[in-house]
Amino acid sequence: MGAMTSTKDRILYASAELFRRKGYTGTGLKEVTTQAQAPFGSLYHHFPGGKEQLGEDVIRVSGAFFLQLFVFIADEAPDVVTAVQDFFRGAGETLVATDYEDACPIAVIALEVASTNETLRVATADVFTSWLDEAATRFVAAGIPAARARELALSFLSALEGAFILCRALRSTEPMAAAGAAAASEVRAALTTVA
Amino acid sequence: MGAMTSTKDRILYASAELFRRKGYTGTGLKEVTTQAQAPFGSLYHHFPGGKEQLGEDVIRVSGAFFLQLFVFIADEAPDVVTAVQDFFRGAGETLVATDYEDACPIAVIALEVASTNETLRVATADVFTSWLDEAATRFVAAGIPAARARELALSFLSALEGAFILCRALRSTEPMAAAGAAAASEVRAALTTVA
DNA sequence: ACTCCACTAGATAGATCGCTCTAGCGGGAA
DNA sequence: TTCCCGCTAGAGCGATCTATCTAGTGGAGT
Repeated sequence: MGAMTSTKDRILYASAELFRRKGYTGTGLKEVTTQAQAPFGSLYHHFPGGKEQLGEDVIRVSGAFFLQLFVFIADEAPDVVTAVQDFFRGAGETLVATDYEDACPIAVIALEVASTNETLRVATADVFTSWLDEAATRFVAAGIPAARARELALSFLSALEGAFILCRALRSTEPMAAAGAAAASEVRAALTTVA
Repeated sequence: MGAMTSTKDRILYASAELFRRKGYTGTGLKEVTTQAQAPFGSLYHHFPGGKEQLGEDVIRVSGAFFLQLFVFIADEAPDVVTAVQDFFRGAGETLVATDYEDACPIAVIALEVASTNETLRVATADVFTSWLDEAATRFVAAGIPAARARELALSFLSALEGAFILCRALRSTEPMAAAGAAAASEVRAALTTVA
C-alpha cells in the first residue's frame, strides 16, 4: 500500500486542516473521518474523549509544530531582526500559496472556545505561552533585557495573529507586510537602545 | 411596558453578543430568539435571508458602531498618539469588565467564514476597510504621508486584533498593553520623522 | 365596522450533529 | 490451529441544527 500514515495521524492531520479552515464548531466529525479516509468508529477508538480530545490534541500538536517552525527560521537567520522579518514574510507566502486558508493553526479555535470550553482555552493558552517564551528567549539571547523581551514577544505575536485575520478577510498580504515591518523596526529599536 | 426596543433590534443585539462570544457556527438560531425574548417566527420575518443575512447585518451594524467608538475616542484625545493609547487601554478595560468575552465584534466571524462563506467574508472585509480608512485619515490629518498612514493603520489594527486573541486565550490584558505601547511608539516615531 | 398587513407564535420537517453500539477483520502468541 | 485484541467498519440513537409552514393577533386606514 505504499507510504502509509497511521489512521490516527490521518485523523489528526485532517482535523487540523478542517479546524483551521472552518473552525472547531464548524467542522463535523463525519467530515473529519471522510477527509481522513478513516472509518468513523476509528475516531472514537483513537480519541475516546471525542471531539474535545481531538480538539485538544490538534491544538497541542499543531502548536508544537509551529514552534519548531519558528525555531528553525530563527536558527537559520543571521540575527533576530532578520528572523522576525523572515517569519512574517514566510507567513505571507504561506497565505498566498494556500489561497488564504492556512494561517495560524489555532487562532480560530482560540477565539471560538475562549468563552465556551475551558479545557480547549487552556490548551490554546499553553501553546501561545510556549511561543511567547521561545520568542522572548531569543530576544534575551540577542541582548535585550528580560522584561523588554517579554513585551516584544507579546507585541510580535499580537501583530502576527492580527495580520492573519486581516489578510484572510481582505485577501491580501498587505497587513502582513505592514505588521512585519513594524515588528522588525520595533525589535531593531530595542537592540540599538541596548547596544 | 416601559422602554421597549423593537423585536428586530433585540434579535440583532442578541445575535451580536452570541456571535462575538460563541462564534457564528457555534450559535444556534433558537438560542438567539430565546436570548432576545422573541418568537422564533419573528426571526425569519425580519431576516428572511436566514442566518446568513442575520450574520451580515450583525457584521455591518457592529462594524459601524465600533467605527463610531473609534471616532469618538479620537475626537476626545488631544493628539493621535494619545488616541491610539486610549483605544488600546479602553479595549483592555472592556475585556476585564466583560470577563474577557467582549473583544472585537467581528473577529471570530471573520476567521470562521473567511474560507467558507464569501458573502460574510466580504462583509467583514468592508468593515475592516472602513476602520482602516478612518484610522489612516486621522494619521494623515496629523501630518503623516498617506502611504505611511496606511501602513500605520494596518499595523495598528493588526496589533489590536491579535492582542484580542491573546488576551482572551491567556485571560490577561498584558498583550493589549504591550501591543498598545508598541503601536503608540510607532505612531510617535512616524510623527517625529515628519516634523 | 371592516379590511389589510405587519408581526407574533410555535409546531414541525429534513438534515446533520456528537456519540454509542455491535459486528467483523487480521495478524501475532499460545 | 486457536485464541486474542487492536483496529476497522458503519448502522443507528437522541439531540439539535436551519428553515418552512400555518395560524392567530393587533392596530392603522378607509
